[in-house]
Amino acid sequence: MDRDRGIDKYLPLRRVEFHILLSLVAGERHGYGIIQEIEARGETSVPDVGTMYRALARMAESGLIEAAPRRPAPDTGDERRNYYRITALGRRVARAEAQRLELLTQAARLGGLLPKEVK
Amino acid sequence: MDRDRGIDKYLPLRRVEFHILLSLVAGERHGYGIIQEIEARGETSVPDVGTMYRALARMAESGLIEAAPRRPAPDTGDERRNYYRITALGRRVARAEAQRLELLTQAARLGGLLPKEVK
DNA sequence: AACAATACATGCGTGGCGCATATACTAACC
DNA sequence: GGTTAGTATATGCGCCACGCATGTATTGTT
Repeated sequence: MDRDRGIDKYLPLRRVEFHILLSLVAGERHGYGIIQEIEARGETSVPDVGTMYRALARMAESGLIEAAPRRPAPDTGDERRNYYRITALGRRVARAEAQRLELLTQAARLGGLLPKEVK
Repeated sequence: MDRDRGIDKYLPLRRVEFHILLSLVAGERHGYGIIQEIEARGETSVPDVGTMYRALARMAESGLIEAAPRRPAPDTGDERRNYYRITALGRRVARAEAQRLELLTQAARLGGLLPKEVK
């Protein structure tokens, strides 16, 4: 497809990178908050803080995310926080990666690793 | 759960490792054949041969897979091929990883990265 | 006979990641 | 008000997974 030009070089995403994009599609977040969100989601292995902050810097550099002006909600917030938001490019990449994961999941289901859809 | 004891240290799996287990649940395979299967599945980024053979050695060492006696089908086959099969441990780990991926996929769907289930 | 595809192996360099540590602000508790 | 735990970011260190390149040898095709 034409609109997907260039996203291939970002795929497959690092695990922490997909976690980050997945958090940011719901709104602006700061690094520490993303980690807490991953924990809350029930992930077995949560990325290290070092991994997180370096990934944020890396992704801002490459254009998947961008620094947001402080304070997404003016009421609460620690002045130390660095907020990020997802870019249009980041959203396209995240979508492509999500499709990849869905294909993998379907393959796992066909292989009997997951129960057949019973819903 | 009690039966899942010990599998956490294998999670999350490397990408190539999940690909390998996913291929082996369908039957015995050899390294080069697994790569071809991944290509055929339509994966955008296929693991390098170096990554593949090293991963196979590593996983056989750690007990996720095991070397199979040559020739799963006695008729065809290149004498050079090294066949592997998945172990009971490998199957448990693959199942856990598949569940992890499914959760991620669901989260992506909730975030609007994937279309709502319309089937 | 020549060449492409198959099949496995390994040295090399890069980079992602966990671990540890440093710094500093916020909140809670007695 | 002083100690302690939680919040928040940053960075050096070392390991090792991975892609890349190369080597070797067999099988299949033209």
